[in-house]
Amino acid sequence: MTKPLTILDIARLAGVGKSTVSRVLNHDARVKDSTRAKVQAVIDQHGFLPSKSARAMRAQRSGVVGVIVAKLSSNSENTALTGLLNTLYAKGYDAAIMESQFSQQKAQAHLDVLKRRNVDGIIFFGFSGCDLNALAPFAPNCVVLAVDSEQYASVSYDNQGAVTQVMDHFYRQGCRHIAFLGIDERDETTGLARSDAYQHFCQTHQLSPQLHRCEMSLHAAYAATDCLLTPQTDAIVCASDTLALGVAKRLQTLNRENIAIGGIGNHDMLRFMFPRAVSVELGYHQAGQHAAELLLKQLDDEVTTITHWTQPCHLVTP
Amino acid sequence: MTKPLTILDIARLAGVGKSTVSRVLNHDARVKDSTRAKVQAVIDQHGFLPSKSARAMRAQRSGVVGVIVAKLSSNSENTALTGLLNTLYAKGYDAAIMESQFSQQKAQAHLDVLKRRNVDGIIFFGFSGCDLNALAPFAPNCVVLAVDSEQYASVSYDNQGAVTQVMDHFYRQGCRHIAFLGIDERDETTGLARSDAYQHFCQTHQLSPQLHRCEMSLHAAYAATDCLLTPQTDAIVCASDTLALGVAKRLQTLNRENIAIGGIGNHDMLRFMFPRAVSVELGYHQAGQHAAELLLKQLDDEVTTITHWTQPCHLVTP
DNA sequence: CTGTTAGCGCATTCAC
DNA sequence: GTGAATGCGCTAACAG
Repeated sequence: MTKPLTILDIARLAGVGKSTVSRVLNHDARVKDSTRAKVQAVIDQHGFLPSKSARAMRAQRSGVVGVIVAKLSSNSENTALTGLLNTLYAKGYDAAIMESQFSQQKAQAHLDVLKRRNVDGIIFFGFSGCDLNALAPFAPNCVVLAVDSEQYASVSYDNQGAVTQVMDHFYRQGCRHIAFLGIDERDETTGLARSDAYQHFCQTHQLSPQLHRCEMSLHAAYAATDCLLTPQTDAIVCASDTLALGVAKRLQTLNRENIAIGGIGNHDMLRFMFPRAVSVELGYHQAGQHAAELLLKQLDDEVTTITHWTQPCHLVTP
Repeated sequence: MTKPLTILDIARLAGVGKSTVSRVLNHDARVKDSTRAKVQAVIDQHGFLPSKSARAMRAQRSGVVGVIVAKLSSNSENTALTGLLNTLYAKGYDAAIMESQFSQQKAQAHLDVLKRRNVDGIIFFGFSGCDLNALAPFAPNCVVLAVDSEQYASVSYDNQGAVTQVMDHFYRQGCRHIAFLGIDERDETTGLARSDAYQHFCQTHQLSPQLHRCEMSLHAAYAATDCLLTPQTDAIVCASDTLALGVAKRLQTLNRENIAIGGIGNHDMLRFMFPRAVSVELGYHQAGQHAAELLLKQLDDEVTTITHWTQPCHLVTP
């Protein structure tokens, strides 16, 4: 490990002053071309890299954005994260990723840490019952994902469109007894918004709703299936692919595989295990990218207008 | 955004010198208790947070470790990552996480970026055909995960033990026609090591091996199942749970659910979809933690001994 | 035990 | 156009 060169070393090597090197580094226009070339040559030759820490200290910015996801193991979240990271890194930012594990307390703890780290901004993946007010110290440099918010820029999924598309698909196929499995309505998006869309569809299409809620887990969905079934049931729409997997498994066990299944999230596993199931692609990857772009725009342009973006979705059929 | 306080502000507020505040911050023993209390009170009262950038600059360390995973969507990797991050953050380090997507080229590009970012160390998740020499510029501050290496500290999984445990389980249950589905043997761990263990078990137990290889995907495993089956087959062991899911699905379709299934990785989905399947818990989470601890130890103690750790595994039965 | 001093590497004045 | 000087917030060496 040879000691890294500093801007001063380069200056001496090039026979100029520190500030000239600094100007070259920062693409300052007022440097004579010949001087610039000379300095740049020395820089390239030694593979000199300006210290990020020193820059950060000088600029009072860390060049790091905090990202709080609920669970890395969640398909939706790690897909969005992938899109998000690419964008961030491309722009020279680092990301500090932490898991809230659906706990407001942990989220708060992480926000405290991130505050201490002096992150330049926050991208927060919302979850049931999260308190967005905790983001206040970072305002307006934060973007929330997967939930709506008036106070912060947000990127959300088209919950209503997703449910409507699946319902419409089944309806066109002739289903008239479409049940719905959702989650707790205190969850405003996956819970409330999606079940509302279901009920609204039923209302406008003269269907009698058959709705049940359970925990967001394979086993819960499996168990809940029985509460949903009637002899006439011809389709079941689920608020997520995880639920759909649980339900489909139960239907398989019950030998009621004639019942159509619809999910939301376009999870590989659902397609593979139950190829006849349909699902909605919510655009996780793009949503992640968009969230990052939004944040960076806020950081750079000092834009203070709060933007809200709803990611378009589309149905995926076998 | 009120301007953050500095150590000097605190010093003035507490009526002491800067260095005393610094000492309190760094838990330096030689500060009178009463003084410490006074300073601490001011710190707490104002919620003062020392600037990480300044510290990093002073210490000539960025406080960031680079983490290169293959795919965030991989269950094994994001589980290990969770363990890893907790450890890292607990010790005050940040992580810069990037995806190689199983491409040496992308990995190299990321390593270059990380080098430029002046990261203090690297944790690298190995994949088939990765070239660990690319890590040389970071030596000895790197740890590789999931692959063996002589040159770097490593944390690897007990590939042989995992296969042996599943084989042994089935053997004790009376199975004598145990087939194995693996992947390309150019993959030294999941591919070669696991199939070798299978063959070795067959040899020592007088079983005739029935081995096939395919891509690491649900569909490939599904299709490959037919190449594996004979009328006598009574169990199929797979090099991973993903493969096991594919195989189990195929067996279900073929109505040969009397054949036992064994996987490696202890994936939730396998347990749920095919409760009768057995799997081996490889200890992803702990391995991640361990890798982080190893790296931090190298960074702190300047230990130069190269450590190799094999994560213990255990069978999980219904 | 505690205050003073001197940089860490860089970007930004301000002179020339 | 360019160099010298200044200070970002913090820690370590040196005095008391």
